[in-house]
Amino acid sequence: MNKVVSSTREKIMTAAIYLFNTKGYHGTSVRDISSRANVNVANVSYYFKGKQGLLEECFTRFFEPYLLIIEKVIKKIDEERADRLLLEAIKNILTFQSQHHHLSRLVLREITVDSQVTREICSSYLMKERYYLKLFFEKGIQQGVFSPFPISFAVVHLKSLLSMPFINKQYMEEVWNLYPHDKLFTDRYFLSIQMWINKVLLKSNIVHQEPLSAIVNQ
Amino acid sequence: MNKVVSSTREKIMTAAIYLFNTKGYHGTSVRDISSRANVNVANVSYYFKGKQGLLEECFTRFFEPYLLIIEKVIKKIDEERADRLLLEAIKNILTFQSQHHHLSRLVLREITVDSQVTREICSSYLMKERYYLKLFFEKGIQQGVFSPFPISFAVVHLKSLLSMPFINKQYMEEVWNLYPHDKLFTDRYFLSIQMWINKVLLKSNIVHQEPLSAIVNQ
Amino acid sequence: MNKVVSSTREKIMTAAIYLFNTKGYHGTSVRDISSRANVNVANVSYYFKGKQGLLEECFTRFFEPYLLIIEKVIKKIDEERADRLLLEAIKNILTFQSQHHHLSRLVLREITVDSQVTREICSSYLMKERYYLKLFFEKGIQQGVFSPFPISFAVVHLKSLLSMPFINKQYMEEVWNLYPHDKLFTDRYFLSIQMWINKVLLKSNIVHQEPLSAIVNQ
Amino acid sequence: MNKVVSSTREKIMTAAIYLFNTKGYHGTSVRDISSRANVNVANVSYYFKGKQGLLEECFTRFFEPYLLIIEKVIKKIDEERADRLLLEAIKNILTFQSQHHHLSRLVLREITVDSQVTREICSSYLMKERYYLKLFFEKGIQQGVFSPFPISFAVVHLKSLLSMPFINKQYMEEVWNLYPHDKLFTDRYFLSIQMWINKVLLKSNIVHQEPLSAIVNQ
DNA sequence: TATGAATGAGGCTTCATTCAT
DNA sequence: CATGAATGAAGCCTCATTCAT
Repeated sequence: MNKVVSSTREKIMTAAIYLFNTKGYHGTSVRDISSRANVNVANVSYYFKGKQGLLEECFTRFFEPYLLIIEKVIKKIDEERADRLLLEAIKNILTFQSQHHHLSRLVLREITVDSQVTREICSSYLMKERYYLKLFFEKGIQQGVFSPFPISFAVVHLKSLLSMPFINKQYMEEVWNLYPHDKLFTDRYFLSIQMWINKVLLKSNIVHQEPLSAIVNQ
Repeated sequence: MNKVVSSTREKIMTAAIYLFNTKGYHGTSVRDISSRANVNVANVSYYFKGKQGLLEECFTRFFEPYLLIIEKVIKKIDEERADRLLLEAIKNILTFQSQHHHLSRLVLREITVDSQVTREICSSYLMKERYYLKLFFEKGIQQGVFSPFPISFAVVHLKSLLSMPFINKQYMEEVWNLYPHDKLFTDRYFLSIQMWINKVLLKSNIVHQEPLSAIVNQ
Repeated sequence: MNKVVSSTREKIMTAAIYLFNTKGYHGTSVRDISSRANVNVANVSYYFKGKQGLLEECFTRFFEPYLLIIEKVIKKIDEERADRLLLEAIKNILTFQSQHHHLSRLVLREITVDSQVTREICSSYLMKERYYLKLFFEKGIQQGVFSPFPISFAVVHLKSLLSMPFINKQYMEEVWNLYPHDKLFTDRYFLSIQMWINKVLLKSNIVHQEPLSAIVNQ
Repeated sequence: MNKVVSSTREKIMTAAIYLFNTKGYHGTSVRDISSRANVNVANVSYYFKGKQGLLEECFTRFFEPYLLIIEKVIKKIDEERADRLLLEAIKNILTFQSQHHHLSRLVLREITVDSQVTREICSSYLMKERYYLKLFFEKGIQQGVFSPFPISFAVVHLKSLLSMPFINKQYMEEVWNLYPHDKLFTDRYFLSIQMWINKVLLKSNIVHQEPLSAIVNQ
């Protein structure tokens, strides 16, 4: 087992993800991280070449699997109906973000600031995402599954829904008692998104898969 | 005129809003602010009792007018149809946020971190907002205008849509060439939200006010 | 008097010159300096924009007066005999270096390392010096005062003599009991240089001004 | 062959000499050295008992052969004319320093700082050197070869000439396009020193061995 | 009301070294 | 012999704030 070998590195990463998520990147000090990880401060620079390296790895750890989910679905675009694939991707993204809600919150928040790091690392990921999603909706429209909604607005709308509960986790919990890290929540939230897809995105002649009532019984 | 009197204070505030919006609260130093405002550093403490005071005023400057918009609409809830009032509120919020996009971005981002300040100041605003919105949707359901969608999910969905373009301004501009600070954008974006309301929130026997085509001509 | 105003800055500079001279630039820490100057550490960055700023000011404080001495002499080159002017310059340089022996030692040592700072700041000074000295010896040869010694070697030889006792102050004191900061030493050392000039540089038909015996009585 | 056995040790030494020469002792880190030597960091402590051990070995590697050159000449003092022996020593020192210009520059610079290490290690070497050189000049004066120049000043002058081009290698190259590591330079530089000896040190009735013209053809 | 000097705390990073492997 | 992990100390610098003016 290399568990022991990599443990320090991983302990730092875990602490960093938690603290960046909680207090923000700039609001977290390297000492905070190292002391939470029960590890010497110098190890942060040793393993990650500095605090910024930690953030960069956070981005990677989020976007790499995130894009993989989308890519997996894109590959099947010529074989299956776009709306079904879209729902599959959404389900997987919600599950991923729910299981890595600390990571998700921190990344979704940090990509929001105008820093060189953010721009350099994230822009390539986001451009890739844009490419995939655009392709995806175009295929769906070609297939006659989606109504000709402007793609940019559809994507923006979709991304709003996917990120909001996670970036605003504190709000969700304290104001609405909804727990984004809980499977119960994501299941119901999935249905809520599905309804938006059915009612707004899908052409009216496409069968609506799930009845409204499914998420009503709060 | 108190223009001269208050000018230093206002110059600081403007600089702070811009920099918090751009680099985040913790990523901005008091010296950044004072030098951007062409003002002595000590004035920040003098006028705002420290850096934190600046952030607190930012929250106030955002939430005070924001809640006013909602309150104004709430007062008319017994006289007018809920969906029309909702659209009115959305329109006004979008306009407000568009006109104060720096302030909006910074507030929407900072309420995302778990700090004592944020919690103490914002939670009361957000609880108020929750109260109003809940009341609002309940009335709408009573009126038979809204279908019995779970209110929490409706609010979350609505808030996603209202905040996403502003908190992710950089993404909107660089990836989709959409400019949230531009009236052209908010007008089209308003229609996009309206469609969601019509198709998802409204009972099906309620007349859809705007045809899909309105926002299609991208 | 602005003595009080500038005292902190000057106290730092004095401490820095002493310590750089003693332990070398890299061997001296900012805390060493600030504590020797009885001043808060942060003031170093406040007044000099960092440790490197201190070194840069050291270079300036050395080279500015040093070149002034040479320039003053150069201006008289068309009116007076080159050898007399050369002796005047040497006398003044020795006096200056003797009175600022800490500064001189540190500068003469630090220009010896290959750092970007050193190169950028000093090279312009040294090129100026080269220009003046070359001009100077050319004129002297034209005047028929200097024999046609290769100028580069003459300059190198001269600079050796001018800098050696100061950069090797410790050696001078401990090995030879010669005290470069003492006027008695520089006076005798001046005669020693003069002899080299008379015997080696001057054409043999030029009268030797000082007899050998002058520096013999050690 | 012990080539493999000692290769790590030697690789470290070579890297250290180069880096100390370039960036100074304190300006060089152990990691700089180990990475330039393509060797693990811990080996530095293993082979040299720490960074300081490296410097100490540098001093040894310089002074040991340096003093040997002088000793070799001293042994012949009763058999041959002092001026000829002096020239022999100078020639050999220049050659040695030219062939080990990295080592020479670093040592000549580091003996310039007031550190305990420097003092302890170098002072004995320098005292030995003083002893030899003093003896040497005394014999020369006895022999009636040298004029009664004060010995301390003669030694200082000589040492200036011997060290200056090497400690100021960068200056020599960039300002005067003279290359102290090149045999062409040392040959000409030797003549330049010889002229100083002939004209200044030697009694006038001693024959001047080399005419001025020898180094004129730059 | 406005300023520049000054400060102590804390920021991140690098250092030389040690140690188990 | 050689290695990579790990460490505590120290490096330099920036921070938000205060204070006398």
